[in-house]
Amino acid sequence: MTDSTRAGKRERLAGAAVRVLHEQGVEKTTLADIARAADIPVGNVYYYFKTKDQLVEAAIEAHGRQLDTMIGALEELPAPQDRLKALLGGWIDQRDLTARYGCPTGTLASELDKRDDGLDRAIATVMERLLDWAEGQFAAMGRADARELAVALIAAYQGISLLTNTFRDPGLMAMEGRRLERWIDSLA
Amino acid sequence: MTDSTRAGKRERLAGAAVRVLHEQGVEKTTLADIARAADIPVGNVYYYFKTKDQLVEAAIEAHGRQLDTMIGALEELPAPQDRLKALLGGWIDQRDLTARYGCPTGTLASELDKRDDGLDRAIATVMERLLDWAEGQFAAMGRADARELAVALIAAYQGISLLTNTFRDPGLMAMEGRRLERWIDSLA
Amino acid sequence: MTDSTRAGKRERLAGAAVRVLHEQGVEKTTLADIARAADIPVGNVYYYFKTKDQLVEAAIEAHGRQLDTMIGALEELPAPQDRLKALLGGWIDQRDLTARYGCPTGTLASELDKRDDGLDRAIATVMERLLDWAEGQFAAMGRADARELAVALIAAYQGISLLTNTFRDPGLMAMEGRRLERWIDSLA
Amino acid sequence: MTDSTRAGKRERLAGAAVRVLHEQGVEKTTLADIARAADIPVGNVYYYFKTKDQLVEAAIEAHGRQLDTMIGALEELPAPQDRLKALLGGWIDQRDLTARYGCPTGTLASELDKRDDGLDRAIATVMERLLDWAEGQFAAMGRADARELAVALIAAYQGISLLTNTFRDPGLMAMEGRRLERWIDSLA
DNA sequence: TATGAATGAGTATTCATTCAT
DNA sequence: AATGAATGAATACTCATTCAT
Repeated sequence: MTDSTRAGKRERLAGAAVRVLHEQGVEKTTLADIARAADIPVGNVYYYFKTKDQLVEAAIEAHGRQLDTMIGALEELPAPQDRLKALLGGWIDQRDLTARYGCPTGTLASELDKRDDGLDRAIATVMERLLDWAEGQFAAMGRADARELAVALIAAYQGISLLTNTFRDPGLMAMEGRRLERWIDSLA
Repeated sequence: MTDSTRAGKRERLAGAAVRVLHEQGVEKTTLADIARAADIPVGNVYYYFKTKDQLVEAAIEAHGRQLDTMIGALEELPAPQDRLKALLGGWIDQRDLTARYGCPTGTLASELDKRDDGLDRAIATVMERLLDWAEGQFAAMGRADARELAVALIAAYQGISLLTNTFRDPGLMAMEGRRLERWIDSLA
Repeated sequence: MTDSTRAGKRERLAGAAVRVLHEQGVEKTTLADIARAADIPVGNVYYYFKTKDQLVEAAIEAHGRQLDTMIGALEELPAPQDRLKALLGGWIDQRDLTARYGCPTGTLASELDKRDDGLDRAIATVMERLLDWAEGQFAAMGRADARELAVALIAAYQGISLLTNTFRDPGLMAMEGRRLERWIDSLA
Repeated sequence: MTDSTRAGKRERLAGAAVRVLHEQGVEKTTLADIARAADIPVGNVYYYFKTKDQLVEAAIEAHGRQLDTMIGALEELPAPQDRLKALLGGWIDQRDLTARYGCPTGTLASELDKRDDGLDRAIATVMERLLDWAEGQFAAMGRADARELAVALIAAYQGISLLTNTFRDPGLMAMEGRRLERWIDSLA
């Protein structure tokens, strides 16, 4: 059954938006771009989202849910340091995509912070959830400085994503990823 | 006294562009915005830059020169680890600006990578110079893994700039900055 | 109890249209506005009216019938000058609504005359009926210039409605209404 | 010399807007309509007016100035009742235009009152000036009820304009105009 | 060179009307 | 008939770029 139900189309639009916004950025992406990617007539988009901003917001939420799912899957692993390293592994696996378009969360955050609407807050909560989860892992490892470590880890990931993207070199992500793995091992 | 010579106007435009592009981002900034900031009539801009892209490129170069100057000033310090920590200190001092607008190099790199013109390469060379300089310092410290450490340092800075900006919290930069200082000390 | 028969829904739509068109004007009113006011799904409207124009036409007719009813009620009064003064009284009673939205007949006439469809003729017939009735009263008062007087009376009402609406001042209608009462008395 | 100066074009636009808005109404008139009437490319309109509303406002002001000029010319006449009758004469002379499009002031007032922006206030001040002037004339005739008479006169004009337009019958304006002349004479 | 003005391609958004179920 | 959804033709507005003087 194709996604032709109402809910299905909303999701299809949000999903297409996640993809296209990651690839092109918010400002360079037109509603028509997203509509085309979702194979939906432009006029129809407005049946689901009153404004472009609302669609972007939905995309942010959809992206946040993807991230939550990914994080949730890591909970299967028993040891917190293994969970963190699995996260790193995921990032490394995505290095080609990152080299092309950067980290979706980071590029969105960077771009949306230039705006005065509430979208910058929406992406901030996604980033926050990632940070909180990492903090939880470091805390489970018995670290009193869990928050600081979480900030360091996520910052390192965001930074290396930016460099990987800037130099279009997936190797950077691989190299820094391995370094971070060793760093995590050293903390246990 | 404002400079009204040809070269002077070009520089004034590029300088104004550096500032405005940092604050508003490339896509949200109009030529009129930059012209106004430089106090130059819009129509006149085209005698100095054939296209908006060329002006952005000049802004990137001007920003690169500012960075080179800053780095050059660090060479006064005798010990490489002191130079690196002075760099960190400068970043920490800028934390309020970073909380508002992010790192100028990073936000430009992030935004320009979404484009297919050559501007992404221009900003990459600026980032490269920063990376090379940091690598030089670590090498002077006798580290064989100087490149890897340089990547880690610059990534950490870019990442914490992004988080500082996303959460509009200068404290994040201060906290991570201190952590990086300790890290550098540990490498000596 | 709302009527869900075919004729009932048609009337409900036309009635809602009368109200909403009076408040918002024809051009600013969307089909969705009217459908919402009538509590009928938009898509369903087209089973009762092929086009928006037809719905507006039905609204004009419904408004005409309301006016006929109002006029019919005045026939109870034995003396024609009393009937005319009762009409005036009704207008004065409505002055708050008029201050907000103007005379429904007049505002419709004004707006529809800008259009080339037949709707301007539809509202003209409503106005005509009012004029004819007034003429009849003046004739019953024995006036040979009954048509002229009728035109003067209705014009005065339309004009004072416009001023009352323009200045949002119900007092204007009250003042002019009393003046017109004295005028009618002077004609007997 | 053609009106190719900056001020000239602004005026040309406002003037064209007065005409087109009178003929088509505000809502039915597109910016392109006005631009075409002024023989100016659409994009260029925005060099002179930031929004359609601002252009409409300029049109209202331009119309107000036309009215002021017309009224000013009446001041040549020594007797106030002659001034009022000259005003009536002017209205009667315009009866064909009125039959087609109504009174420009009245139709604008009627339409703009349906909106919540400030334009309804702008047209109200124009109407107010007309009212004040008429009041002044009746006062000069020694009438204590000058305001009431002014309201009655302007209302009569607005109302007969509406009827003239609704029935597309210039004869109505002529008939009522003559009646109003006699009425003015009766007040002296 | 300098400058205000002109141009036109593009973008978000609205809405009457139609379609599919 | 009923209804949510689909469609596409407008329309206001923006902005890089070019023109005229």
